[in-house]
Amino acid sequence: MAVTLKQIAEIAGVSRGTVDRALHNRGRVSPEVAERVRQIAQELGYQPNEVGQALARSRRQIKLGVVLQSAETPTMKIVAQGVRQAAQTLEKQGIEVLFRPIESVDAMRELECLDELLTAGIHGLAIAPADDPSVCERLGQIAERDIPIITFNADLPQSKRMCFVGQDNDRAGRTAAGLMAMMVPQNGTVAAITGHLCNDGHRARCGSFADELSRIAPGITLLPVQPCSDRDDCAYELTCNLLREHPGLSAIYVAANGQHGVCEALRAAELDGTLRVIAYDVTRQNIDDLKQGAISILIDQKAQEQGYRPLMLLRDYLFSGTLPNSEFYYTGITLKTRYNL
Amino acid sequence: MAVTLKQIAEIAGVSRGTVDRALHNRGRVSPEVAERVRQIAQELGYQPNEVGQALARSRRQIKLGVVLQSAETPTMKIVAQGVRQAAQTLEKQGIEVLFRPIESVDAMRELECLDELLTAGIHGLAIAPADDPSVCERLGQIAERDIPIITFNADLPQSKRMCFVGQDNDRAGRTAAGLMAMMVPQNGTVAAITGHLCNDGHRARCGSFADELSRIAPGITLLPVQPCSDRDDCAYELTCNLLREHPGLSAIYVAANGQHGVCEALRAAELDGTLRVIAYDVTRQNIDDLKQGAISILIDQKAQEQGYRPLMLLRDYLFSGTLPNSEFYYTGITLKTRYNL
DNA sequence: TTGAAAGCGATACCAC
DNA sequence: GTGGTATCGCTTTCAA
Repeated sequence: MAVTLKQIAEIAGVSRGTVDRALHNRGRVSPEVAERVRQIAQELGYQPNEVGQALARSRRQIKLGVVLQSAETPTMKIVAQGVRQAAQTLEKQGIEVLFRPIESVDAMRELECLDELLTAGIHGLAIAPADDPSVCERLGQIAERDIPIITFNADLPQSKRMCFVGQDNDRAGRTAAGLMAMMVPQNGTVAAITGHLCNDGHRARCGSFADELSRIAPGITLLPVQPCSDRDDCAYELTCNLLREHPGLSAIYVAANGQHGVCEALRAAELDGTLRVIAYDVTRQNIDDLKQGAISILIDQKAQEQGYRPLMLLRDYLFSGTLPNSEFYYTGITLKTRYNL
Repeated sequence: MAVTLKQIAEIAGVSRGTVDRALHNRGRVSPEVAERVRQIAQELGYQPNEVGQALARSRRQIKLGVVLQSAETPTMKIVAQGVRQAAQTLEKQGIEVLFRPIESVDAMRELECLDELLTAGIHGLAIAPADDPSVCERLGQIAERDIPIITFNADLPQSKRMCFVGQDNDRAGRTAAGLMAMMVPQNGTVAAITGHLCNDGHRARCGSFADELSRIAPGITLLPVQPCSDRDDCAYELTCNLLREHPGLSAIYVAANGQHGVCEALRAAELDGTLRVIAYDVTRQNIDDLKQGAISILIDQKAQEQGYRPLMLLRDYLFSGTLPNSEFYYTGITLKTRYNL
């Protein structure tokens, strides 16, 4: 069995409480004793037993708040599942999770929720925020109060958050470009449809895609990126126009929502399965379109983990003072075809 | 806070010990009391606190054995990492893991290890076994002794093991075929190189690949599968011959080891990056070849999880009597390009 | 500055 | 059949 606090205490000739305080720098230990205890712990290779820790801490009632915007969208529903799963795990560890899903993008509503959570006395906050200065500012104020904040799914770099959990959109875009280059003839033509030109994430996915594609496959023609406002009907129109104006089109890159509109347009033209489509996120609808062959490859952002991880990171920070390794905690980029869903 | 044993005990007017026995069917409880306790637990939605359980169980000193063949190969080294990671986690829960890595495929040595572990008094066994009747038979005997066995990485369906943890080779092969069909022109030619024609896993990966490819892309010509004995030098020769005899070759599917030999042959012919190569497993060497562009896509079998999961399943079975959901626990099929490693 | 002791939730052993 | 109690490893009062 591994080394325990008790053993160290016996060897050092002090009590377990003292060892605990010494090893965790809780103060109220004379420097000499602290040093000796640390020395012994070091030699014995003491590793705190996480199970014991968790059990003991389960008395200390701590609360975490979660705010999630656009909760009605397919991807965010998956993110929310991750939040709930984390909440369940944490509840067993004596941590209460206050979850506030918000419909659509609504900065006002977010501010309200933040106030509620603060009043409820949360010790940490995870938020998938709207890109709005008022939210950013409020988060700054909360951080000043020594309440750790983690943004997820969407970032707010200016907000003094501890870290961001989400996809590396730049890499995701490059990954898409790499796949395109493998699937499309060296002199082919590719179209790109995005959600909003002003959305940071969407821009990153398109910019890096274009950049990488021109670098590794200069022979391929990339048509100008067109925004569809994340709407299927708009994406449908855009796709119809593309097919008309570029009969030799080889593939379409869909950087945000609107995928299904693209698929429908391809079906109408009986080109589904012939034209390659790369899109994002493993949602119900996308799975269907993937299975039916309209989408070739999905790039997944591990939405569930985006909901799960922030809460775990907050716990680790509040319990052990462990900071995330980096300011950016990127969830992996996974590729799905109809065969490996 | 969640419901605890103590609360149930108070409501039922019995002791915690009794509640514990009733809920876990440990016997020594009158049927009426047991029923009443279960009723209350049900109503309150009692969920045992896993942390508490883990701590309490950490006294019961239980031992798990792990045998791993071909431990010197790159993939198995990763599997071994998973084993060690699991061992570390389990040690904190009071479970001792006896790990026996074995070089190459050696049924005799495996039998020896099994005897050692049995003598040491293991309560459960995880094994990546040689496909050998003597091993299979011995496992049968061990299973008779009520020691649960889980095979991983390679299966031995006849051995009375509780379940198998590993890749679904059939699906993996079809996944490869799906990717091939996207990357190769509809009238292209594809070669397939495997390890051993008699190896179950290799056969499955090739058979399903051929099957699926002919189904979804009947225009593609698949050359006869050639075995390279998992050797790079042999794969090199085979590839050189292929390139000579089939100048129009579009892609090579490498179902087992020998990938690097293929890559070297392509480099020699200055065709790396032009011909598509689909291969298996994220190993050091494969990562290099992927980054350099010789390999287009790697199909990964989550080797680490294959080492990790069996031990966790054994723990769950021994502690809670939880059986794996299915006889087959397939680790996911993940796709890696140079962009999403 | 230190130690003793009371938990956290579940389990297991030993009396009765 | 049952209840009482010690215990797992750690944290956290509360006294001293």
